[in-house]
Amino acid sequence: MTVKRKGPKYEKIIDAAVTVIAKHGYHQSQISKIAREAGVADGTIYLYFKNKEDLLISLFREKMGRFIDTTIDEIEHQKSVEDKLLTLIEMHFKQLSVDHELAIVTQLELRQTNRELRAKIGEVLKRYLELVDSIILEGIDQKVFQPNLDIRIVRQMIFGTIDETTTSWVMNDHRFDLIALAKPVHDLLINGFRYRPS
Amino acid sequence: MTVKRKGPKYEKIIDAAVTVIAKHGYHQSQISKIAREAGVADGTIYLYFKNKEDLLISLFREKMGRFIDTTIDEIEHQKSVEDKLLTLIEMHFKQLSVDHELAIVTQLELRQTNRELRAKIGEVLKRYLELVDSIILEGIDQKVFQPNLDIRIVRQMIFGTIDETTTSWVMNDHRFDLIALAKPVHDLLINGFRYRPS
Amino acid sequence: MTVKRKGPKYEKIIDAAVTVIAKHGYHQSQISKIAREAGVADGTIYLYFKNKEDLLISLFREKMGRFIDTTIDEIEHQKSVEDKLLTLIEMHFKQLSVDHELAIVTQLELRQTNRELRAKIGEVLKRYLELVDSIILEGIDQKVFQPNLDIRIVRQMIFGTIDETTTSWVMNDHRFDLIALAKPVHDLLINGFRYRPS
Amino acid sequence: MTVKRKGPKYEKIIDAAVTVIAKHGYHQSQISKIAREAGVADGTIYLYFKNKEDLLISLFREKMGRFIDTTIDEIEHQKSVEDKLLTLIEMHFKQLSVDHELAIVTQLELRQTNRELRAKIGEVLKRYLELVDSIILEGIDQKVFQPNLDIRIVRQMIFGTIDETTTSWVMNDHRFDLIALAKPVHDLLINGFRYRPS
DNA sequence: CATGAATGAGAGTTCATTCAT
DNA sequence: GATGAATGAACTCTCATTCAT
Repeated sequence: MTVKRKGPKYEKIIDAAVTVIAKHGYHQSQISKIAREAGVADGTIYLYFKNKEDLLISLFREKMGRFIDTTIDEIEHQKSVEDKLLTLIEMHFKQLSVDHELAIVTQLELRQTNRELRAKIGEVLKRYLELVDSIILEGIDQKVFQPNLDIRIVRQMIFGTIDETTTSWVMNDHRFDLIALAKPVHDLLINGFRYRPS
Repeated sequence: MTVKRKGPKYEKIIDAAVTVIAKHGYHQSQISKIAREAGVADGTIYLYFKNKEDLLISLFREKMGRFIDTTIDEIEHQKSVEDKLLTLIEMHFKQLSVDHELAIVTQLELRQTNRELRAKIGEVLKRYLELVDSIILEGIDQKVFQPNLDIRIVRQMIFGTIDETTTSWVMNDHRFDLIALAKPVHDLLINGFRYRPS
Repeated sequence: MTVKRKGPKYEKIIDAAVTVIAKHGYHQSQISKIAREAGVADGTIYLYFKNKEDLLISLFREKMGRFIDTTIDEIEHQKSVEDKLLTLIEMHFKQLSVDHELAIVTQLELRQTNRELRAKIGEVLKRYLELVDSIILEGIDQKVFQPNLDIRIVRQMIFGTIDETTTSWVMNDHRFDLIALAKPVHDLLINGFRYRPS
Repeated sequence: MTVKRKGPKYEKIIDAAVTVIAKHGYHQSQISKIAREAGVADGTIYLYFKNKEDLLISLFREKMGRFIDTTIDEIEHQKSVEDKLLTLIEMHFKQLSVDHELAIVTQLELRQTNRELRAKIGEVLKRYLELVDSIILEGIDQKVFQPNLDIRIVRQMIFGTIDETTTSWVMNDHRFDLIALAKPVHDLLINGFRYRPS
C-alpha cells in the first residue's frame, strides 16, 4: 500500500529517528525504539514510511533538503565568488553546529548503511555538489580562479575538506568551535584556487 | 584464550576477507563465507582472531600498516617539502590503484561498521596523520608554507581531499586514472598553503 | 455490541469478499482489501460482522444456504429416486459452473481456514448432507438401492465424488465441462447402490 | 546455502512437526515449537530445511512417499483387480489408522496451506493417482470393469470416497473403526464399475 | 451510520560463536 | 591444530480490530 508522506506524525517520527540514531547508533536504532521516542506505535511508522530504509532516506532527504535550500538561499545574497564560497562553508558548519544530533547522524551513523541506501543518499547530495560546481564555474568565469582548474578535483577538495573537518569535529564530541574554522578553511581553499597572472 | 597472530592461515584469512568483502559487501560477508574463501573451517578463524571485529581490525592494521610503511619509505627519499607532499599523494593513489579490492574495502565497506570499530580503525590511521603533520611542520619550518597555518585544518584539507578523491574514484568503478590526479591535486594544495611574503 | 445482519452493504461486503478471495487467495484477502472492493471503510465491515471469521461464515452460510435451497426446490420436482440423485449432482455442478468465483472460494480458499472455522462451515453443510441422506433412505425404502447399505458410507461416497470432481475442475481452471459429468457420475453411483435381487 | 537432507535430526524434526501440527493445528505450529518438540535449537531446523515451507513439503514427501511405496508393494502381491482395489483402500485406511497424528496432519492441517504449497503437495500425490489409474485400466482391460468408463471420473470417485471417509473419521476423533469400512466401500465402488454384459 | 488513523502482538530467519571430536 | 554441527538471541513488518470524529 502507499504511504502518507506528511502530517505532524511524519515529522515527529523523523525527528525521533534522528534522536535515537544519534544517541544509540545506527545499528541499535530499532523501529520499536524510534516509535517509542516518537510516542507512536510501531505500526504507525509503516503508515508513513514504506519500510525502515524508506524512513532513513526520507530523514536524509528532509533534513539535507532543508539544509541545502537554506544554503542556496543564503548564497544568493552574496555578490562575490569569494563570499559565496565562504557562505557555503559557514552555512555548512553553522547548520550542523546548531544541531549536534543531526551532525552525528549525517557524519557518522548514516554512513554505516549498505551500498544501496548510500547510493540513494548520494542522489540527495547531488544538488549540493551542483551548487559547489556552480560556484567554481563562476569563479573561473570571473577570473577569480585559475582558468584551467579541474572542476571535479576542486569540488572534491572543497567537499572533502568541509566533510573531513566536520567529521573530525563530531568525533571529538563537538569540543572545538566549528564555525570559527570557516574563515581559515575558506582562506586556504581560495588561496589554492586563486588566479595569479604573473 | 589467546589467539595466534601469525602463520600462513593468518594471512590467508585476511586476504580472503578482503576478497569477500570487496565482492559481496560488508553486510554480506559472513564468517562462513570468508572461511570458505580461505579454504578453512569456520572455527579455524577463531584460532587466529578473537572475533569478527578483531579480524576486521587486523585486516585494516595489516593492510594499512604496510601501506603507511611503504609511503614513509618513499617520502624519506624526497628532499623538498613539495616533493614529500607529492609523494604522499602519489603513493596513496598508486597503492589503491593497484589493489581495487583493498580500495573498495577501505573506502566503502569498512566505513559501514559501528562507532566502536571505526574508533579503532582511527587509531591505525593516527600514524598516517602524524606523517602528514610532519610534512606540514617541515613546510612551515622551511618557510615554504605560511607560518600561521592551523596544522589541524591543513591536515584535514590534505586528508579530506585525498580521501574524497579516492572514494569518488571507487564509486565510479575505478573508471578514471586516479594516479594522474596526484599532480593537479598536489598543485592546488601547495598553492593553498604556500608562503608568499609580499 | 451486536451487528446488523442485513441491508445493501451487508450483501455488498459478502460479494466483495467472494471476489477478493477468489482473485487474491484466502491469505491475501485482508479486511482493508475487502472493504475497498465493497466501497466501504474498514470499520464499516464491523458494523455488519462481528469479526473476520464471522464474515467468512456468513459468506458461506448465505451462499451455501441459497445453493441448498435451490437444490432442494429442484429435487422436490423429481419423482424417482434416480432422478433426485441426478438432480442433486446436476444442481451442484450447475450452480458452481455459473459462478467461478464462488467455486474457487468454496473448493479451494475457504478450506485454508483453521479447524474452528471449518467446524462451523461443517454445520452449514449439515443440511446438505441430510438432503443426501433423505435420498438414500428413500432409495432403500423403495428397494431401488440395496437394503443393507451403510448410509454413512454411501453419503460419503456421493459427497466425496461430487466434491473431488468439482475441486479437480476448479484446479484445472474450469477447463472442462463440469455439467457434462453429471450423467456419468450419476450412472456410476447408482450402479454401485442398485438393488439387484438375484 | 544448501541444506542437509538426512541424518537422525532430519527425521526427528519431521516427526516433531507432525506431532506439533496434529496437536496445535497448522497455524499454531511455530518453528520454535517444533524445535522444542524435536529437542533442537530453532536454528538447527535451518540446517536441514531451507525454510518452513520446505519442512512441510519434506514432511509430506517423506510420509506420503513411504505411504505410497508400501501401498504399491502390497498391491503387487494381489492377483485380481478386485483384490488390488481392496488392498488400495485397506492400505489407505490401515496406514492412517495406526498413525492418528499423521492422519490429522494430512487430512486436516496441511490443507490449510496456501495455493503454492498445496500445488507442491499435489505433485507428491500424482504417483498415488497414477496407481489408482493403473488399477482402473487393468480392470477395464480384463473386462472386470465396464469398457467405456471415464478414467478421470472413476479416479475421482475412488479417491473422493476414500478421502471423504478418512476425513470424516478424523473429524469424528477417530471414533469408529476406519479399517472395517474398507470392505463395504470396496463393494460399493466395484459394484459401480463392474461390467455386466446382458 | 460511517469513517480511517492508530494500535501492538507475534513469528520466521540469520549468523557470530562454541566445543566435542 | 582443525573441524563444522549446533546454538539461540534478536528484529522488521503485517493486519485484525478499535474508537474518536
